[in-house]
Amino acid sequence: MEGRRRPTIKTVAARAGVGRTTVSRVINGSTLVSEEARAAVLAAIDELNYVPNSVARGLVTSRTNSIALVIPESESRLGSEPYFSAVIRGVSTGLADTRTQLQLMLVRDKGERDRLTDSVAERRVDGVLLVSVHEQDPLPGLLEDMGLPTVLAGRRSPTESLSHVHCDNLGGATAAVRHLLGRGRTTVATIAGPLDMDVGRTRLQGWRDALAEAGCDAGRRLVASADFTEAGGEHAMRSLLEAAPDLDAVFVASDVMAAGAMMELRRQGRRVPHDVAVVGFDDSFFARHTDPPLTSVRQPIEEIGTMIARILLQEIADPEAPRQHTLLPTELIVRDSS
Amino acid sequence: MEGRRRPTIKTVAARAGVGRTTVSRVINGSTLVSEEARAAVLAAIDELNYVPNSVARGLVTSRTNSIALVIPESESRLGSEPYFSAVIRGVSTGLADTRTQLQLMLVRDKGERDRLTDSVAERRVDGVLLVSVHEQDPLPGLLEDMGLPTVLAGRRSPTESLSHVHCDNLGGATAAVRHLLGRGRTTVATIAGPLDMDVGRTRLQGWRDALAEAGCDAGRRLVASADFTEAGGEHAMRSLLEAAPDLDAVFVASDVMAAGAMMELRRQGRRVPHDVAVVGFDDSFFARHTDPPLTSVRQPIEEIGTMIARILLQEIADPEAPRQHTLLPTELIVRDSS
DNA sequence: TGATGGAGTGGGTACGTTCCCACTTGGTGG
DNA sequence: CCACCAAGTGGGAACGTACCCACTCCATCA
Repeated sequence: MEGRRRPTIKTVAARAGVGRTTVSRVINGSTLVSEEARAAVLAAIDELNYVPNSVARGLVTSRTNSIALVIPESESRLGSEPYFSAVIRGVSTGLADTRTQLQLMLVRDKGERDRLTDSVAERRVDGVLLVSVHEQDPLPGLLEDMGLPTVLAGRRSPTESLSHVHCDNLGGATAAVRHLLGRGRTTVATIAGPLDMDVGRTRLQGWRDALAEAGCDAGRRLVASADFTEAGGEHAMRSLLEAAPDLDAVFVASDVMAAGAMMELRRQGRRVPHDVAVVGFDDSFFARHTDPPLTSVRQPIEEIGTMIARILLQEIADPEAPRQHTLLPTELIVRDSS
Repeated sequence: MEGRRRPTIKTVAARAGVGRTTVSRVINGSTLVSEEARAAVLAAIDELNYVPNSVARGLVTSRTNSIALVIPESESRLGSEPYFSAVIRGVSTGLADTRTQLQLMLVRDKGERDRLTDSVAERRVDGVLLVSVHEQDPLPGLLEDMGLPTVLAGRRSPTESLSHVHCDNLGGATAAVRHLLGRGRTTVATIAGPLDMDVGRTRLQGWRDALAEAGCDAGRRLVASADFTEAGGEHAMRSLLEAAPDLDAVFVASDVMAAGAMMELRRQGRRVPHDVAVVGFDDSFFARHTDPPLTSVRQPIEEIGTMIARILLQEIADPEAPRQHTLLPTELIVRDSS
C-alpha cells in the first residue's frame, strides 16, 4: 500500500466529484464555494491523504514560501558566538505560525558567496535576512537592485536605506563607560569591533562620548579593534597593555572578545577587577561563568531576530510598504568584573 | 533596464538559434551536443544573464536540492548549547561544494512539529538530518516509512537501523571517570543526560563501567539526570549533594550542565577542584573560561555534522545503498577543575 | 415576463523545465 | 545503390498547481 504515487489535485477532484478549480478554491480558502462542495473536497483530501505540492504551486505563484538567513562569517564565529544562535532562534520564533521555511546560508568564502547569489537569482527564496553586514558588503545593494525583499539585523551606516532592526549600541556603550567611571576608574580603554561595521563604530563612539562628557582621555593609545573573536580580543588586549600600561578599565565590544581579553590580563598578572575592570557587550549566557563573572551590556538579540523575520514577511506581502527602521533598548548587567 | 522579466530557457534557445532541448542539454552537461551549438548556447546564457529556474526544474525532476536539519529542542538549548551551532557549521561544510541548500527547522512545540511533517509531506526537501533524537521520537520511523532519506547525529539505540554518526560516548565517559579515580577521588557521582536518549544512557554506562572495573561504589544515590541545560545541571547537583554529601567528584554529561553544577557547588561552599573535582563533556569553547577552567571530553561535533551531510547526499543519490554507521573517537582534555 | 446580476462552477491555459521520441544528417557496410 | 547506424537536433507532452474566463443557475427587480 505504498506503491501508488502521491495524489494530486486532480485525484481529489475526481474523488469529490468536482472540478480542479473547486478543489483549489477550498485549499486556498476562497469563499466562493458551496458548503456542500467544500465538505466533499475536505473529505476527499482526508481520505486520500492529499498534501498540495508546494513546488508546483511555487511555479505558478512564483513564491517559494521560504526565506534565507545569511550569516556571512569567514571565521569560526558561529561556533563560539552565541549571537548567531540567538538570532536563529528569534527568526524561527518570528516564523512560527507561518508556513514559511528558513534557509540557512553560511557564507565563509568566495565559493559559498557565489552559491548564495546563484540561489537568490534562481528565486529559491522570497526574501533575505542579513546579519552582521559590513559597510562595504556588496550583497545588500545587490539584493536591493534585484528587488528582493531584504531586512538587516544591524545596519551598514546611520543612513541605512533598507529595513533594519538594531539595538541602542551608542546608549549601551556610554552606559558601560559611565559605569566604569562611576566606579572610580580613570583610564578606560576599549576594544572595539571591526571598524568597517556600524556596530563597531557606534560602540566606539559611545565610549568616546562618555569619556568626553567626563572630561577624560580618549586618546588613540586607548583604542584597539578586533574582529569579535576570542583570539582577536586577546591580541587587542596585549597591544592595549603595551600602549597604555596604566589603564585600569576596558570596555570590550563583545563578550567573546572580553573573554579573550581577560585571559590575556590574567597571563600578564593583572587582576580583574582589582587592577583592571572589564565590561563586555551582549550578555551572553557564559558571561555568568567567566572568572570573574562578566559585567555586560545586554541586547535583545532574540527579539531582533523575531522582528527582522516579521518585517521581512510584511515586505514580502507588500513590497511597496515603506522601509522600517527599529531601535531596541540595551541594559547594563553588572557583575563582578567591574 | 530592469523592467523585463527573467529570461527563460526559451529566450536562450531563440537567442542561440537552437531548440529548448539543446539548451537544456548544455545546462545539464550532456555530451550529445555539437561544439558549435554549445558555444552558441553558452554565449546566449551569458548575454542574457540566464539562470535556470530551480522551481520549474524541481517540478519535473521531483528533486528540490535542499535538505532539512531538524533540531527538536523544546527548551532554549540552541541559545546556550554550542553543540547545535557546531553541528550547523559542520553540515554547512559538508554541503559546501554542492548546490544543496540547508533548511533549518527548530521544533519546539506541537505546532512546529506539524509544520515539519507537512513540509516533509510536501516533498520540499530531498532528505532529512536529525539531531538529538529521543528514543521514543516517532519522527525517524515516520521518515523511514515515507522512504525519505534520513541520517541521524547520534542514534536512538544501539540497534539503530537508520544511517547515523556518533561519537564514542562510552569510551569518553570511562576515560573521564578513570581520570578522576586516577587523581585519587573515591566517591565519583554523575549527572547524566536524559535517559530516554542513547547519549544519556551510554555516558552513564561508561561511568558505571569505569567504577566497576575499579571496584568502586556506583550506587543510585550517586546518579542524577538532567536535560542538558544549565538549570538542569544546577538542580541535579543540588540533589546529588543531598543524597551523597560525601562525594568528591562529579562526571557531568555536558559542559553546559557542568557550568550549572559548578555554580551550585560554589553556592554551597564546595571548592572546585579541592573539595569536588568536575569533568564535563563536549569541550565547548567556554570550558576554558569557566572558574576554574573545565576538564572535558572532547567530541568532534563539527566533523559529525559534516559526515551526516555527506552520508545524506549519498543516500539521496542512491537510496538503495546500505545504511552507514560511523563511530568517531573522543579525547579527554584536562584542565584545572579535576 | 424579460433583463440583470451575483453565486458557484469547471475547462483551458500558463508557469519553466526535463524527458521521450521522432526526425534529419552524413558516413559505413553489404 | 540501398539499408543501416550513430550523432545531433527539436517538437510535444508532462510535472501539479493557480488563475482567467465563460458558463449555468436562480433570485431579484422593473
